[in-house]
Amino acid sequence: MAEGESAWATRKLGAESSATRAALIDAAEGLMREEGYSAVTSRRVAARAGLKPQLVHYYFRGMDELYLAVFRRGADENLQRLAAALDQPQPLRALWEFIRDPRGVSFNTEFTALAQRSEAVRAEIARYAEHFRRLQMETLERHLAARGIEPRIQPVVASVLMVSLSSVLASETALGISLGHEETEALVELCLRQFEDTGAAPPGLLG
Amino acid sequence: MAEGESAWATRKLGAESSATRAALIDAAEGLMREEGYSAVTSRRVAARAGLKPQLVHYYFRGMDELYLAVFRRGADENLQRLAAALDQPQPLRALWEFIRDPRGVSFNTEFTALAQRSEAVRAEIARYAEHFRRLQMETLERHLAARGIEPRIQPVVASVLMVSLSSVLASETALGISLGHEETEALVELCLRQFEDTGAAPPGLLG
DNA sequence: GTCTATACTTCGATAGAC
DNA sequence: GTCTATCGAAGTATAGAC
Repeated sequence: MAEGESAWATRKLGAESSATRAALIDAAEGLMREEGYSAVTSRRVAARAGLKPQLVHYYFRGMDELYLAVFRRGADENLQRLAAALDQPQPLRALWEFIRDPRGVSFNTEFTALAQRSEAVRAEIARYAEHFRRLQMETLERHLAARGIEPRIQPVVASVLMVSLSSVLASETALGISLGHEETEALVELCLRQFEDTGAAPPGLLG
Repeated sequence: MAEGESAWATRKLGAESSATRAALIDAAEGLMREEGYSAVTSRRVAARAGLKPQLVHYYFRGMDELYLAVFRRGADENLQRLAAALDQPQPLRALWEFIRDPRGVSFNTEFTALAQRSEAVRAEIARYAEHFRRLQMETLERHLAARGIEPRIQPVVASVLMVSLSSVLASETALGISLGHEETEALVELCLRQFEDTGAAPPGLLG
């Protein structure tokens, strides 16, 4: 990634290393978290950063490029934090604690919605998501193989399940919905404990 | 619901039964599905319906009221269709088939994102979501009780699990992500079949 | 390399004509 | 009860000054 942008546009852009540029990304990310992607307009981003609106178009070719910058920075950081978290004695529990973070979930939610408007954002999300899932899957596979455990469900399915649950629990909580959450978290806790002991899972889910 | 709007605003509004009003809701819903909520502006809604932009403000006090109208109509319809689907010999499978529908998922995704901007929308989503979950939960409970089956996991947890999975699978598919989907759907299929036989579930998930 | 002056498009909303 | 004329604010984007 980070392909050069020197070619196609005859228009000049500000330096990638500029502090002003970083301030704009900060402001955009904050607005997106607090009010959703539609609040990320050139005027509001600039106002939050204490800058003039035109600067957004000096540092970014258009709003899409700003969205992408916010996404890449956040996703890269997430990827690093996840890798660190997974590098621990209990990777499945570490994964659960990590993806439970509501900040990460709301980040994903906003960009998923934004993907409906921007093909570039959609493609970038897909790239990162595959990367995330593959990292989780391979970590779990290594963990199981090192202990000679034959898992009852595939690691990639465990990853999909945990991500699904955390994402829905977090976004429902943000909406003020809580019916069934306590019971679901209790079950996850049970599964995690079982996994830590045997690599398997408790009686039954989904029925 | 459907409380009278005759009171607080000194401003007159168009009749709730008007065909023009319905056309505006249709247009808004279509735009929301195809391009996301931020494409639902008074001008674009009107253009899609072949009407003048000002009509939006004649039939709705503001954009929020239009969003709510779209949501209520869609959610009511979903609720009826769900109730019909659940009224079948295999309620869990019927539920899965129902919530797998990508149209319903994208509907939810857009309004969840919109809830970040509109407290009224947020509250309405919460109301309906609790209703949906309660309906699923009670249906499953009745189904199990009628057969004298003691489920290994609570019906409300089954509901949370299925909704979580379907929602993430559908939105990932829309984004172009498929890693792990096939395996996950196979597991769900296995669980459903097991449930249909015994009311229980297969070996293990999440490990 | 950094930022400003400015153009022009689209937004939501109201007052008032039929 | 239904719709139109019109306004001020906010949106993106570019050309050019420092």
